[in-house]
Amino acid sequence: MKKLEIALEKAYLPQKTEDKIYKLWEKSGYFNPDNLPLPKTVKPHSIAMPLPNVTGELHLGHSVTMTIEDLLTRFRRMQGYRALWIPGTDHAGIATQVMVEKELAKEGKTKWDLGREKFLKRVWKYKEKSEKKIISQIKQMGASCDWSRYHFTLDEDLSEAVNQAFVRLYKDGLIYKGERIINWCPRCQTVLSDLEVTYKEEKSKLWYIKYPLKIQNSKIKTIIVATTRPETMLGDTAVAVNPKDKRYKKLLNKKIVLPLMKREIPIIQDFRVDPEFGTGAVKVTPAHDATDFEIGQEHNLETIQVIGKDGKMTKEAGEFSDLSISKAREKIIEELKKQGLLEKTEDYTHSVGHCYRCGRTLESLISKQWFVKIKPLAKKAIEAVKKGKIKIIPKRFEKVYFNWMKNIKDWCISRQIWWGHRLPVWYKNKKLAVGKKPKGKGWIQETDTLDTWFSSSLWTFSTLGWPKKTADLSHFHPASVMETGWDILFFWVARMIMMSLYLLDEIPFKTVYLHGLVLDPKTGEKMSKTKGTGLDPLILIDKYGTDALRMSLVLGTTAGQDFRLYEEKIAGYRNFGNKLWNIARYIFGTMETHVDKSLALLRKKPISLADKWILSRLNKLVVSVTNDLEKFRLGKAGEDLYEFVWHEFADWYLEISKLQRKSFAFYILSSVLRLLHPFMPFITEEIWQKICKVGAARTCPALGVEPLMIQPWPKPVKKFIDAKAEKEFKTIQDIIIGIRNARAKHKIEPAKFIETYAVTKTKRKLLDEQKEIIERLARVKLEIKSKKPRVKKAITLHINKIDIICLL
RNA sequence: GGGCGCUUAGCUCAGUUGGUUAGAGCGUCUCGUUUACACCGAGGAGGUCUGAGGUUCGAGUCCUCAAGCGCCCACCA
Repeated sequence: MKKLEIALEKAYLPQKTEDKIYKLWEKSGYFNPDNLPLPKTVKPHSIAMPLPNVTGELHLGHSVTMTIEDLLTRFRRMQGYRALWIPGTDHAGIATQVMVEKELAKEGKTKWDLGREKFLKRVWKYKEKSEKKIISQIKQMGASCDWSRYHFTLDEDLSEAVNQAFVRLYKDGLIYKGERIINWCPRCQTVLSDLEVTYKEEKSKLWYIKYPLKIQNSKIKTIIVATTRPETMLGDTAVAVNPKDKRYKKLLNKKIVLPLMKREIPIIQDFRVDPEFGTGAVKVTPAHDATDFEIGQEHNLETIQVIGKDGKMTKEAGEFSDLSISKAREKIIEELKKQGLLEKTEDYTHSVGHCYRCGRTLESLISKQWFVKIKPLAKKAIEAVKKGKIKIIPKRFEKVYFNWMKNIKDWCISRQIWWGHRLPVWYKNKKLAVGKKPKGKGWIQETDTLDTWFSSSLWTFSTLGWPKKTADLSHFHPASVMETGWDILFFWVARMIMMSLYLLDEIPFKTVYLHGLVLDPKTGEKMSKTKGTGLDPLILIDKYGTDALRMSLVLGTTAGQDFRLYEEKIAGYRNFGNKLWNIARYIFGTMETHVDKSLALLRKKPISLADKWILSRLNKLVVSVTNDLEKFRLGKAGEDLYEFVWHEFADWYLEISKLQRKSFAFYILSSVLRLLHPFMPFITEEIWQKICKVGAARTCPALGVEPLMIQPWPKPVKKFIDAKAEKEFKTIQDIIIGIRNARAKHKIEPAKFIETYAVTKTKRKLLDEQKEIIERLARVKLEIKSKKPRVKKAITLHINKIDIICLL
């Protein structure tokens, strides 16, 4: 018997393997579908990578994304599709700018010290460094994406796409500049869209303030309003009550003298006022509250801005100007108390908006900004999902999607930051031009940049060359799958759908797969760098290997469902990798050499029951894994593979194979390697490469010597699916376990157990079958006696587990 | 205020369209160093599937109600 001469380390060492393997893949060129050995007519399968921020370190959220998308890409590639996965990074406007500003702060500088141009140079430098890092980290995850198609959102071609999109929207009247109440971050010095506001519950107070009437009578001297923001009272221009509220009927059209400011303001009626809340009378501050702004518009109220963009009180605040908001609040309360105008104070919890990038409390103020009129875009986007052109997995998120789309409000797309796509808008005196810089002198470009998510929303087609009509665009658009965490369904997915439908009149992708978020194992909270929760994928990779991490992120999880990730789980899959490694090690060390011989055995008779069983199990597995992957039941597919490899292939079949002259172990292994490859690309490829090296694979023309990553996905052989053999084998497993227990616990000899086995079981259906097996077992006993001594030793030690089956 | 999710073994979680005796990993207990693997092998214990009602021949799965926990959305003065 010729043995395979492949020496493997006793344990699989991912640290020594992964980097080498990734380089091998890159060298092969197969990440680029154009290099795949496929006819041009083959169906494409494409997927767009959710853009990691160019500033970011790889975190577990990225790991999940990379794992799932790589899994899908590798699966489709092996199935013979032109699989394209486009990588990219996002300039992440505010986030990046914040990072660089922090760096500057350490040097005691601000961006204003540098000025726009120098600051941007500095950000680009920062970007280059971070970009390299994040790319290498993505590679560490094993991502088989096409780096030749890599894009950065500020690349020239993508910027061109952004401009084109802007111009089209503007010309169609869907982009406008308007004055609105917006969310302002005093730290980042920019406006934020509604989506970029994170609300947090905060304990605060509800202050009841007396507003004196101008003309007081003996009964009524004041009207009391309740507020959480007493400092905004300086900008009040009315007090409003609900029209149905009878309590205030008499006071209508009366004037109030606003305390501290001594300004006369009216009492008005508005349906937006909730008579149940507070006193039923509301102070109206059109400059600092969205509802108040609306009320102000309808009642032609004056708008007085008392809080500035710097987060301090403005000149309008009179004696309180230049104070910080909290200081002003303190002073105002004090003053009101002095004047006897503070009725009472109650504890109150309400949610306060914070900047999603820097965490600072936001201010509502009036500002002129650019908006996208979104309703018309949303209408089409709703239809696309409703008609099933786009499918969202899990389905329940479709409801969330519809709900958001129906209530969508205009999208504020301008930002007062420097890092980003500058709006293609030009000013000269009072003239305005949109698009390219007009000829002639004196045109100045808008200083605002676009919301980072504006460029992301074009991603699926801008990376394929749009607005040019490229081959890639016609080939790969729409993408097959969009995969991302559910947390950016609105930020990104919804907007891509709207933009693609509007600009291309085509859906951007057919399926949206939303994965759950990884939670901190201890607290069960969302991972947060600032809180120090969650695990660091880079450390985990170093410790357990990428394959183990990938498995832990897919197995035992479901679409859309958040999960805690424990280190022990990853260790478990590290062990599984090692198991697979040792399966290969064992096979290489003991089996007859060539795959083709193993395959040839399939035609020879007789093959043992164990052989029939494992072949049946394998072929069923091929069917179910393929089906599960196609239906996005990724966890299920992985779990079945794990179960098969460890508890059927290794625990039973390989044990049995030790006593069989011929075995299909090699054949099973080569199938398993391919099935597992999308889940554990590194270790499977490494084992495959070892096989190739000794030429074992070369002897099989069907397999060739190409890397495992483009080996054909296994196809089920229906004639090997053998329900009878499986049933029979299961019965024997059952008997063997019974024999063991009988010996260990009740000291019953195997022969005696076999005799009584059928009686102890109550299921009648199995009886005939069992009888037959038992008869055969009796014969087996004789054969065992005549075995070679070497085998006998094994038999004794394994308490008859193996031999019975292989001889049947 | 509207919506969603979760509750299954000690822990973390699977459980497609309702269908044999509800699964896995880790942990735990017993035994074991044998031609791969102690990152191992063999075996065991452990669940009235949150509660109550309903539909059904049959419910972890479908319906109604309730409880606890978590999340999302909203112009919560």
